[in-house]
Amino acid sequence: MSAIRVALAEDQAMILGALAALLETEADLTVCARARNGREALAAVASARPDVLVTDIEMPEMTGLTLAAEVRASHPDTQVIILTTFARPGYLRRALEAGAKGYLLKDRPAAELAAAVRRVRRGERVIDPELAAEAWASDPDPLTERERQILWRAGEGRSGSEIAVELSLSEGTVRNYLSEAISKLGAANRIEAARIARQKGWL
Amino acid sequence: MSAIRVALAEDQAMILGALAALLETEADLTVCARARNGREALAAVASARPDVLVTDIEMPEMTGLTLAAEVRASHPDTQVIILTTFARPGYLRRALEAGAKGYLLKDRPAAELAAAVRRVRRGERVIDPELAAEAWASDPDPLTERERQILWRAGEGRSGSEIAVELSLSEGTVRNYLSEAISKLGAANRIEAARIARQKGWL
DNA sequence: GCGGCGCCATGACAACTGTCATCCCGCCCC
DNA sequence: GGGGCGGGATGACAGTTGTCATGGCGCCGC
Repeated sequence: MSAIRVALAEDQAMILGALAALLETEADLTVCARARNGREALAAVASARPDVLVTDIEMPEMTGLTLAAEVRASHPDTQVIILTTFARPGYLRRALEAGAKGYLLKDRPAAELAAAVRRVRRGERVIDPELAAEAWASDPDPLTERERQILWRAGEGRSGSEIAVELSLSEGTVRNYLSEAISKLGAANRIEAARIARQKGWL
Repeated sequence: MSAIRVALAEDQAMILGALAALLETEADLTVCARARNGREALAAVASARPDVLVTDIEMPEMTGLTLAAEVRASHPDTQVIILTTFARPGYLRRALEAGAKGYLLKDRPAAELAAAVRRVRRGERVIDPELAAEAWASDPDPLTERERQILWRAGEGRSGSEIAVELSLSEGTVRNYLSEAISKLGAANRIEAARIARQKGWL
């Protein structure tokens, strides 16, 4: 029986090395490639042809979500597992749409990573159980595109008038959208609204 | 020659396990305790008496910075290494003030962790070289403790009056502190001020 | 073809926020 | 013992923000 070949993509070098060490402790797994950003990872997948790619989401050059879509398109034999800090239903949905077979949180016990690799290799899907439940129960993104644009800028500290200029709107309109977003999110003000939206993965 | 005993504190279980696997690959190191928050870590240090404690900063219950100070006070034989994502001069300064002997970024190659543990064990200091240079050049934290408390709450989206009640101050006083903080940070409003302070590691 | 929805706008009002001047207290340091 | 500094406060003023009512435009679906 030959070992399962795993590629790893993670932007923090020390975490990358540590995850590799973790996987190498399993006799039936071997880390055949490592990458520190999405572009590197795509190249690594092309040359090393791993059975499974384990990737972070937030990376320079190319996010793990885009990477997952690219890998599915050009190397369908490589299964993708997203490994991330973020328990955001929005991310999970986008990951599944991008063809990822696994979505695991860095919060979970270390043993689950190897287990997930084996299961995905067998063709199963592995979704973090808590997150899967939450994603089903959780409300979909209530924000319109405009509201998102404006709320994001407000969350960065820009004032109503600055946002108005930036988006070629009137100040009043900006206030209207913010007011709408605040009430949709049940927040008390723009700052809290931005915080909530960020946390839910809607920004 | 007996192995160097290391305790690990990190809130993300998978990273905790991975770092442990990484350290265990070194023949002269052994992980004698693991903790997922500051309080657990303090208890673990008390019972396991490690030579070195490697800890994250942002953890529930007690931050790594507070933890470092507590360990120095109650277990001076245990050396502390801060291992974090954040290249913030403010964090570094506070870490050193808290008695940490090492400050390492998760960005660095995995091999540096074991090297740092050995050096700290020998009584040396290990500071991330890039960060050390930057810290020297960078401006010191201009915020007073009150300003920090208030700005932090404002950054969470709380209103002036809520903050006033929470800290038993008058609304006007809260506004005064915020105004001071905003001008010290060269921001246009409380939101931007909070963003800047966070980014610099002053919050 | 009408209703609903996203998008954009105006105007008005109340509430919140940012600034400034000016004050009191206590502490530490020279 | 006077000055500086952090903490705390008041009052006044202008500017920003949040809410509401109301209207117009275009697109989609029934």
